[in-house]
Amino acid sequence: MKFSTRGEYGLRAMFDLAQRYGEGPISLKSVAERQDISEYYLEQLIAALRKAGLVKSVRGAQGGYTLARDPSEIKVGDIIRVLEGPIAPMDCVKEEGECCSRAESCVARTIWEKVRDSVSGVLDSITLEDMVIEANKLQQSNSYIYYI
Amino acid sequence: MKFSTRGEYGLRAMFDLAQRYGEGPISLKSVAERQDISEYYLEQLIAALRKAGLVKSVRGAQGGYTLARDPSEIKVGDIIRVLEGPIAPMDCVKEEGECCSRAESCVARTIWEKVRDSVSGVLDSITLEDMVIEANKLQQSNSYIYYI
DNA sequence: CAATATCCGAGTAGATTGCTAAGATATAAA
DNA sequence: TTTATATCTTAGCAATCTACTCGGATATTG
Repeated sequence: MKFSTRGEYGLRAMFDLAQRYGEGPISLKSVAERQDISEYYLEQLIAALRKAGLVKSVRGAQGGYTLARDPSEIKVGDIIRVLEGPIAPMDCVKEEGECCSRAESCVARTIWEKVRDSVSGVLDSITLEDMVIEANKLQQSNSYIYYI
Repeated sequence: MKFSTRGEYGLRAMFDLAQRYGEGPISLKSVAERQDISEYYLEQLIAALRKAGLVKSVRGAQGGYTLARDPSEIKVGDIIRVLEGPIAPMDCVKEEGECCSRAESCVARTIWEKVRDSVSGVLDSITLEDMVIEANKLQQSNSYIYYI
């Protein structure tokens, strides 16, 4: 029951772009360095995010990536679904549809549905803006601790 | 973000034992047949469940497995943790402990913690007894539909 | 002793994960 | 126009995991 590094790295990269939203295109190289992720690997992840319409790219020198929408309009769930596939602890309860044969009479299925909905609920209740605000709070309280 | 067949099959097998709780030892072969699972594979899963103290075994002819406790005292989460490992969408938020270096200042981490807690909450709120009751209800309502 | 089960360890094909690498294409700055 | 900087695209690959399969040892009943 784990997410892979795709979700982890992808979310960190999107968070990085959110922190710099409005500053023009951010190069993937700089994101990769700050977040300590392989640039080559991150290329694949950002390609998926671009195709899904979550980021825009600018090619060429001084190019890079920007969020396609305001950070308040990108949910963590949007990012995870692109990089990890549909949120579902079992194939039989994929959000899109698709059922197994036992379907109706399967008690286990109702459990997986509850798990799915609770995970979706969490991930769709948090936006990139929320994360940026949270990070700023954390940094403030850290400075407070260290400098008084 | 998926459970493997270990969790799926294991839960179905435990549910099968719960439905027959009090009838003496149930052979793995019969469980495997009813639940349409490879017996050899199920052997590995039940071995883990036995070592974790969730089922008891009786060796020899007429032997088999029984739940180690009343179905009302076995949570779905207990089973899943044995077969799938600690409930955690990322390694850094394993229920036991263990952190990454960024720990405190990691905003993503708080998200994974929320996901973990919500999944744990769902799985620990459902017992095998609940599943058996639910299954009986389902069967009743199905007969009602078909035979009136 | 024979039949029936659990126990235990090893092996294995196929898929997935987490990269790495090479080269094509586009753009800004010199 | 050239050069440097980036994105874009595809392919490959070692290590690990998944979902079994198999062989045989051990224990119990009749």
